[in-house]
Amino acid sequence: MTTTHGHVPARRPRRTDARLNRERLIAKAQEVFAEAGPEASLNEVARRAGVGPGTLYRHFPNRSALLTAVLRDRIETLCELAETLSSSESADDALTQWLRAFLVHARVNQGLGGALMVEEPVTLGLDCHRLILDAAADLLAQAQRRGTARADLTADDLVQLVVGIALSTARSHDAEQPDRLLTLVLDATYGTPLQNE
Amino acid sequence: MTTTHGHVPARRPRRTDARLNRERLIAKAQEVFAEAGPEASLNEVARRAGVGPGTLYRHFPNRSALLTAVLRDRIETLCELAETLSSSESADDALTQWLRAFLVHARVNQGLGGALMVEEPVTLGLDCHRLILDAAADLLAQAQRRGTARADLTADDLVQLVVGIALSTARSHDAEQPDRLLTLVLDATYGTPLQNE
DNA sequence: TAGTTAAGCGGAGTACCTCTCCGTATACTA
DNA sequence: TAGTATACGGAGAGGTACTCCGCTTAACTA
Repeated sequence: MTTTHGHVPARRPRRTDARLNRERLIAKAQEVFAEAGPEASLNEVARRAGVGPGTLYRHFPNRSALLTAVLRDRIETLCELAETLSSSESADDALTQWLRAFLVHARVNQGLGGALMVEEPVTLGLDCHRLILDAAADLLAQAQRRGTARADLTADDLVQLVVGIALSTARSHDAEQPDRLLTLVLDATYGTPLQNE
Repeated sequence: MTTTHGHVPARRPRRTDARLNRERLIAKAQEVFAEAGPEASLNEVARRAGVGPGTLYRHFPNRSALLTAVLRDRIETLCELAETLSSSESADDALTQWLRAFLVHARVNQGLGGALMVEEPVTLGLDCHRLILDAAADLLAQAQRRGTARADLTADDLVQLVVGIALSTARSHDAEQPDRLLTLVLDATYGTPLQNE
């Protein structure tokens, strides 16, 4: 088959102009999403990156793919944070800290992260959704074994609740509200039915 | 000054065809929103109602107005429910029951109600948003005075949290999840650190 | 009942969107 | 340097929101 030496495909490396365009697209997408929210015009992204719409859609077949790319770094950071925290002293604190970080992430760019968590499972369900859920599950399990988190409580529910906070406060004027709401959720996470203390 | 007798405007009553069209539009809008969610095409609504887009937009100047009209009955019912409940035995139960009813409302038609609560304050902020908030404030205040609801806790926060549940679970496959999440929030609303029981 | 009038209607029109297709240009390889 | 796979750009199809304005018609009036 053409230029392949072994029987492993070993495709040509990506052309540098393609790589550059891809990077520019992601950078401009971040800008545009920050200004106009997750429903922003993809044409506008292409325009600002100085490429045609066709180029944008070849690199990112749909909106979700672009959103994912924009958030990729942040998601990886979040997963690393989960790993770091998972070996910390207090399992409860680890979960708490991570959920706070996740809320910040989900609220970035007018709820872009939150929007992605809701849309993606429908569109192209996996990847970041799975990564986030696994990280949460790990920390929650620890907080249930070694900490004081309620046993009835799934990672999915917890994440969904935080995503909800991100979405409903995406356009809120009260900058403190997201944190207050998360604190409330955390109060429910620990405590209620356990009467030790 | 044409046909006015007194100096109060006293405009002609609305033409019956206009009234009928309005009703048909609302009915069809409910249908369409149920099928396609709150982002559904308004052109489609007009088409199904058998009117031109111009007619739709004269009756409802923007999407929000149409959403509000569709949910109007439900909102009024919700406010009446709040009034009824507010004179019930247990203030805690009253709040709980009302929040459950509100969650159902907010989830109707793929999160239409929830979407409205987030969009509306930006677009045309008042009316149903205000009504809901007042109802919630009343019940919460009672639950704080006569019941066991935490004193630090505003109606706005509580409502926002429930709206968040509605939004994030709008496309969830798990039909029980919304209720589970609300239960969690209620656990935080009453009691956490109270060790009676 | 016929005439007058303004309320209301419809749909063409503008400007935007998403996403596809394909002829052209170009970076890499040999 | 030549050949080629890769990537580009933008026209175009089909959708959306929303506006404008000439025509229709319900409702009042005499």
